[in-house]
Amino acid sequence: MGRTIIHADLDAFYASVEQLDNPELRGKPVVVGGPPESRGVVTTASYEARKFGLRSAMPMSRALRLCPTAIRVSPRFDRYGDISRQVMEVFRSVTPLVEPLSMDEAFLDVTGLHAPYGGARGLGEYLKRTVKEKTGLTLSVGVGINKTVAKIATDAGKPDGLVVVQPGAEAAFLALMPTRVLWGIGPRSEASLADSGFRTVGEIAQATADQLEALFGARGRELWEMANGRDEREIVTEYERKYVGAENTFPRDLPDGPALREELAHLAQGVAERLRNSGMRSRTIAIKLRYSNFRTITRQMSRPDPTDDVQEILAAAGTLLDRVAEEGDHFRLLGIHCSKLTDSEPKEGTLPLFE
DNA sequence: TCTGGGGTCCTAGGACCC
DNA sequence: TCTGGGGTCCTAGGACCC
Repeated sequence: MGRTIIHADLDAFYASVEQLDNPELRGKPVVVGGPPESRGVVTTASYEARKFGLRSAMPMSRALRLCPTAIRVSPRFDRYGDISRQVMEVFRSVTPLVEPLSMDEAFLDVTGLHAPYGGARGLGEYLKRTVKEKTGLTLSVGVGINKTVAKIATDAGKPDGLVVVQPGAEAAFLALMPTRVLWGIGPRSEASLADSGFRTVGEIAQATADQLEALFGARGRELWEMANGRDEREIVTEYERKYVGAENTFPRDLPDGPALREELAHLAQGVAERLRNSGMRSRTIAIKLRYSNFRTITRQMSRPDPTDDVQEILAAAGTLLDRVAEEGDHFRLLGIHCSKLTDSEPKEGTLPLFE
């Protein structure tokens, strides 16, 4: 059964919101992210800033050196969250089958729904127009027979794009794209694929599934399917959170001592609060440490019973830190992560053993 | 040039049980 | 004296996504 999947993504979301809220920023290179002196990185660069080579995840110090006229703004996540909710509402006004991927991005399954809009393209135009009217932001939209094709279509049209890949046109659409466009192919996998002679999606598609499997295991076969424009993944509207974490990179490296322990307590406080707010408890507590030389380690311990208590989380994290911290070590990052999550409400029909 | 913070998923080795 | 095989849980690290 043929599906129609839409992928929609707001253009340079955080930076666009800042330009929307502050007219003085419009038409100028804007970067959202932490200050360079606190080792901030670029979270989002406006399209004007991208002309200078500024990109997400770039160290802010480097970004401002590349583009000294860029205006840096600290992120305002609450504001982005408000707008995100408005945009997701627009999506849900079309179909309940909406899968948000992040604040600015979602998949929609619109199979059989687009006729009243004058087809898939008409529906894409409707979404773009409605989001623009309600929020003032531009949306890029991709349409295809599955998630892989729809997402790559969105990226191909950015910014303010609308790309519809007709059923049957997948192979031609994907053939010349670099392997990097496929979901799950980052710098490492791209290099490793290139080592095996695969530089474009078309080159993967033309190999055999067995070849890919021999080189990259089960992942290789999936890759081959995606490269051939096949992807059966459904839209997932609800999912269980598996992990709650908080971490902080310090403006300057810290040795183990009162300041680091205070930071640990602060992180425990934040994580415990978020666990309680989402009605979850955790059975596995982990710490993450990054040394001055950027080497990163994690240490975790599991408890017999789940907890959302600050003191218990802090005690576990403190024990883990005691075990690894050595005289002379300096750390640039510290984090606490909680996993093995369960609902804190007892299941209906079960009674507490003791009262 | 000097590298964020929130996550997800996968792999691999070892302990332990039957 | 030598040593199976399946299953599950735990731990550590790493790639990747936005």
